[in-house]
Amino acid sequence: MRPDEIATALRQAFRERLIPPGQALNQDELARRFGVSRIPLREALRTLVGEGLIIMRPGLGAVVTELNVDEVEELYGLRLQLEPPLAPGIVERLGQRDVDDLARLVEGMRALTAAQSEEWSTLNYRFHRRLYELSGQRHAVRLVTQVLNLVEPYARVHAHVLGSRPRMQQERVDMLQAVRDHEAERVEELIDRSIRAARTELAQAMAEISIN
Amino acid sequence: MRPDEIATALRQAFRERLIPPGQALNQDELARRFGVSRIPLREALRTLVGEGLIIMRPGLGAVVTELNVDEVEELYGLRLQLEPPLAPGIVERLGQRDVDDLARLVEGMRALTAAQSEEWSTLNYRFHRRLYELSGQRHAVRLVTQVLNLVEPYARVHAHVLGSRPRMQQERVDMLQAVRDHEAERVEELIDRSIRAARTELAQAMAEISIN
DNA sequence: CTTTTGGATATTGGATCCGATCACGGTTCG
DNA sequence: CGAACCGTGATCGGATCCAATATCCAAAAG
Repeated sequence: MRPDEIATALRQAFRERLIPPGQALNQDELARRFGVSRIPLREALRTLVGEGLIIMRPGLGAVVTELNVDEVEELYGLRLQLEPPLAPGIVERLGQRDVDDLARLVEGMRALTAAQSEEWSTLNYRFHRRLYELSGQRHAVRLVTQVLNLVEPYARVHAHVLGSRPRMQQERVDMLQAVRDHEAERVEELIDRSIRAARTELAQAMAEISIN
Repeated sequence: MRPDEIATALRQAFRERLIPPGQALNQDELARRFGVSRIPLREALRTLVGEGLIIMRPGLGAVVTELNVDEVEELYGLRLQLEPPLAPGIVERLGQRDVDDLARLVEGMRALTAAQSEEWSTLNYRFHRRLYELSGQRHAVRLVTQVLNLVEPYARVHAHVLGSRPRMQQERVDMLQAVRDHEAERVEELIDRSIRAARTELAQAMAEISIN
């Protein structure tokens, strides 16, 4: 496995909370798990440092970035600034193939049972990534992806514990329809509303947890 | 030198065009220059990959990220989305010490001769960094810094060849005054205007060059 | 009983070495 | 004459080895 692939695998593990925020990363253990020496592993870790997903303190090793309520709110603020403006580019450069891919993802999400929360979140993440990449705005997508990767472990518990999945599912259906109709304004509006809803719910949930 | 320090030095070299966009990076040469082996150097490079400053193609080594006109415009669009909203946080958390630091930077810029274009750009960059860090929004600042580092080599030639330095200098003076007065709205407006002005000038300059 | 100090162990960071791959140049064949 | 084909050097990627440092536990001092 090459450093890029290792970084990809680690990003996924972080998003899925298989390696939760705050977790210290043992280089030997991870290297063994990926079947490589520590050199390519450390290079992968350095990439994740650049993306803000972990912090490495000299001599102390790496720790998965932990977020408090304020930081999650900050990141959702960034999502609000970055994601809605992608809408025009998306509907402009859209092809039938792309619509089909997105439709497949939404259908896959709909078909899942209530218990399959993790799978739903994974598809939901991929839906966003796929959608935004259609905008053709490399750098914006890079930044958005960094933000999404950072908040995903927290958004997951949100989608899991709270009963907000039906609403989010409906949001995705509506987004898909608006994209299909090339209605940029509406897509922009739906993305904005979706982020706002998630932000307030997640902030409330985190505040309640920190009280307990 | 540790990987973080090497990455810092390389970022600076990229910004100052000492290592220009498109330049291929020889690991042996750079490792020698920093007085280390290739291991910590490669880790530094991987961090820069995470920040989008270089791209590494397997077996082919690293190349400093090159931008075309569209990408520069995209990045200035991101600046417009990310930087003005930092204003409220800045004026809110501002201390006298911070105002003094910023004032020193602006004064240092004013005192430079017309020929000292590189020095002016360096101070201008540090002014922005310092200003934005006052906002206390870690993640927003991280993203903004990534964008600033990417466009800086292009913004430099812009500030150098075009006669826009007097206007930019005045913009910094005005910003400083607005910050001193804790006028968040005005700071936001000034940041926005400054970015817009730079964007149009730079886009024009790049378009003309590509014609020739 | 708490705190501190010493040492054993685990873990990180870096240098050297080796294999693999790519670029380049000369040669040969169609 | 041009194009494809090797061979050689340069460069990258990774594994192993070694030094430095942090962590943890036990023992001793207050």
